Amino acid sequence: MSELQLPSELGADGRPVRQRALRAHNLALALGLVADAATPLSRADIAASTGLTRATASTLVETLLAGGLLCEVAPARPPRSGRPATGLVLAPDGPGGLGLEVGVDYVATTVVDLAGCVRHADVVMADQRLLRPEQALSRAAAQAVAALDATSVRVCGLAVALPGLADAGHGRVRLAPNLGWREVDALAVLRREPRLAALSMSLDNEANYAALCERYGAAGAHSFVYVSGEVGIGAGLVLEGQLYRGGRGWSGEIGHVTVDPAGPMCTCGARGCLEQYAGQEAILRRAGLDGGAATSLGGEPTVRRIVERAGVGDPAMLAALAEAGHALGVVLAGVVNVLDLDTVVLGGVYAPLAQWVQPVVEQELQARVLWSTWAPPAVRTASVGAEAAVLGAARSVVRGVLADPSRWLAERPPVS
Amino acid sequence: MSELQLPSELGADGRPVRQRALRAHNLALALGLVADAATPLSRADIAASTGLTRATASTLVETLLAGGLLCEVAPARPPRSGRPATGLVLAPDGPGGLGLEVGVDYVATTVVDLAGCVRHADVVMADQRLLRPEQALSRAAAQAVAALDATSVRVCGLAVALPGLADAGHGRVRLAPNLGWREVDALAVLRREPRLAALSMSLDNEANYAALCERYGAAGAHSFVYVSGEVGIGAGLVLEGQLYRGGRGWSGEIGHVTVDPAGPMCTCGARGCLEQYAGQEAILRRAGLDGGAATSLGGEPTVRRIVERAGVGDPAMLAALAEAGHALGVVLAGVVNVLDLDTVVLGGVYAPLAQWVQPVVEQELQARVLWSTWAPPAVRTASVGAEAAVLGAARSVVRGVLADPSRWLAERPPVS
DNA sequence: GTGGTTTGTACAATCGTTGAACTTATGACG
DNA sequence: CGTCATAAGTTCAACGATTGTACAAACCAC
Repeated sequence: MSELQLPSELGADGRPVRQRALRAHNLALALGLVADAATPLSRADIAASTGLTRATASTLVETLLAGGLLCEVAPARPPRSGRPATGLVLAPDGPGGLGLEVGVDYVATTVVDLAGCVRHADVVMADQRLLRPEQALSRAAAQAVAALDATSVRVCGLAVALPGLADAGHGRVRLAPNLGWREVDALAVLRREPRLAALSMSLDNEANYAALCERYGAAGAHSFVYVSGEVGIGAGLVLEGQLYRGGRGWSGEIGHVTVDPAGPMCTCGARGCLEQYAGQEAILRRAGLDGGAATSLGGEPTVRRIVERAGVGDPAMLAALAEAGHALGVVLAGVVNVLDLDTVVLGGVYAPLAQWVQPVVEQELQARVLWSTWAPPAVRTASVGAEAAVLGAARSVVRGVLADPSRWLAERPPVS
Repeated sequence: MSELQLPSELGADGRPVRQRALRAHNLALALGLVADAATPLSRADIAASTGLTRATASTLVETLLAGGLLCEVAPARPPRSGRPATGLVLAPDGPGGLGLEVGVDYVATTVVDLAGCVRHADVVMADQRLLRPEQALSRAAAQAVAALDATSVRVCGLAVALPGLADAGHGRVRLAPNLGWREVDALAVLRREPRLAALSMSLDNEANYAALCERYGAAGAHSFVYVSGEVGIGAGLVLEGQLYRGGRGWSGEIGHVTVDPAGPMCTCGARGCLEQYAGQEAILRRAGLDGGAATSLGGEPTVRRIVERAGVGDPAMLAALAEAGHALGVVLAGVVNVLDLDTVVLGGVYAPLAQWVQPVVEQELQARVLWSTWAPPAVRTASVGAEAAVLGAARSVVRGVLADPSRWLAERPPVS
């Protein structure tokens, strides 16, 4: 079964379906099978898996080969008898993706090839809050160009991850409190860099890309919530295998879900938000330490401070972590009850803190999820660390090509 | 734009698309346009709206006419010049749907025709908790057969709404605490009635069908949560125009979302669940009255008692309602923050209580939804009353036919 | 070698949509 | 009252995509 989302043209209501769309769908289907397979597939494998005829599978593969998305390799299975198969894998020199993450105190880039393998990655530490949005973005653009030059991958698109509410459709940042941004047309600034202007661009919340990264990795989880604690707390929702962005792309704002309506005041103006219990700075504060500037990638001073204190058994820190886990558990139980999720993934800073946080979260889910007695939700630690968002962003670009190869083939001439 | 969900075969990952699916999609597209139009459409209108050629629109309409789903009527627009159009509407004698709702103290049936118009409806009051599940279901089956006999509508399917966790795929009720049911194979019992056995059957949570009912009515709302307070509190989620059931069909259990982790004990074993603040019996209890057996359709004694007390300005009752609204608002703000919803619909018992509850809910959303200052979520009262679930169930049957007419046409010979 | 087996390709047939006629039915106008 | 303009609906050859069948290719086993 393909884990890919197929061309939207087919499922889209209100639009007619022409034969072209039919081909687009089946191209994506064949390509997706190859992408998700662990070993090279043959044309016959594709035909068998999809139910298409070998003849059709052949013509589809022909198109994908000509378009430079697939290439032939040695077959996977040692041939028992009969004509040996020709192996098909994603083209290593096929279109790649560039991920760019603007964090609170770092800018990260990652380049992946069509198979999703990292071909370049770097992180530049610098507090973005000290810069005006346009300054920050033009420096980020320069870093992105450097990433393009650092690999031989022909990058076809750029995906930008940010800690804030992103208007994915228009490429604008509506509100990024931790960056101090408000109504920033991020993609427009990036497009000023000519090397980037040619790329297709998208923009989304950091937690959404991190959730996608988790999604691409684990084939099992179908519906889950990925909790991304960085400076704020966000979440990415994957429902039935697909990222759910919400009507305006603002889904997953669990940082401001209420834990206790009479709890402490939050920066957002409400009382008892999750961030006031389980945010990095809140944990420090509750453990009796001052917050300071929280950072999350590279040096990770804040998390390291927490881990150090917890590691030596500081009772105040252990209590703060238990409180954080309790609050997280209460909120996540609500999310699970509302969305019928089977899995919760702890990412961001909660991954290194999982040792202390996860058991409390599990206990709270056990107590509060309605079906926990006969179908308990699983709690997992994220499989990718702090670089999940950039990596997910980069991979989302190539997933876009894989999900609708015909669109990509139409733009690029078959000569390649 | 069609508001219908198109055949799943097309959007389904992992399956190839044949030309048959293409036709299925376009049939649904054409039929959906006619279904959603306020006035009769012509073949040319369909062609213009969809982008298909008039030739194709004609053949599609031909098939739908032959299948008895459409019929020709006088055209809508007074012809200015040129050959007048032939009007097309949904066939009044086309396949209809039967909705069956087993409530805590009533059983309701509704028959709708292809256009969704109610052609028969009745409610029998009787406390289902006093019956064994099989007794209750076989009486319900008899009532359903009576509904079939009461109209000339040729019913093609049955949808059953229940207050509990339903396993929609297998037609089983996993848990219905308010009915006292556990692991009941409801559809199997209903199928014992020969008149019903021929029908296609589906089963779902009462709140989900009520949400669908709201969805069918209001064309505007794209993503919303429908709060269905009956004896328990459930919710139906409509995301991007489609009901979201969750992986196992258990979504929307907001009754057991935490309002205050240190709040009163709930029957589910956890503390501070929404039901302990905003459930009918909780409201009575908090207003200093005893709970008693709550009922919700027909006589509506519990709600009526609440409305009476509130109407005369009983301070204890007003305080209890404010508390209920507060708790609802806290939970709904969380749902809105997590799912990026633009609308909250108050249904079930909250519709008659909206006068007291809605302002508090709005206030709480204003305070707690992250983007409330620039994109405040709307709070609406449900447009349909207590019968929303049965009606939604009945309509879901015909919506199924409209969404995939080719499947229905394949089953029924074109002679009709 | 020869037979068996599986892979990949070739070709006519089928199905659904397209585009461009063409026919049909009406109102406007003289 | 007849002619023209206009729009609706139908017919038909063509195109594009898939299917099924047949066939060539490539390899193993004996």
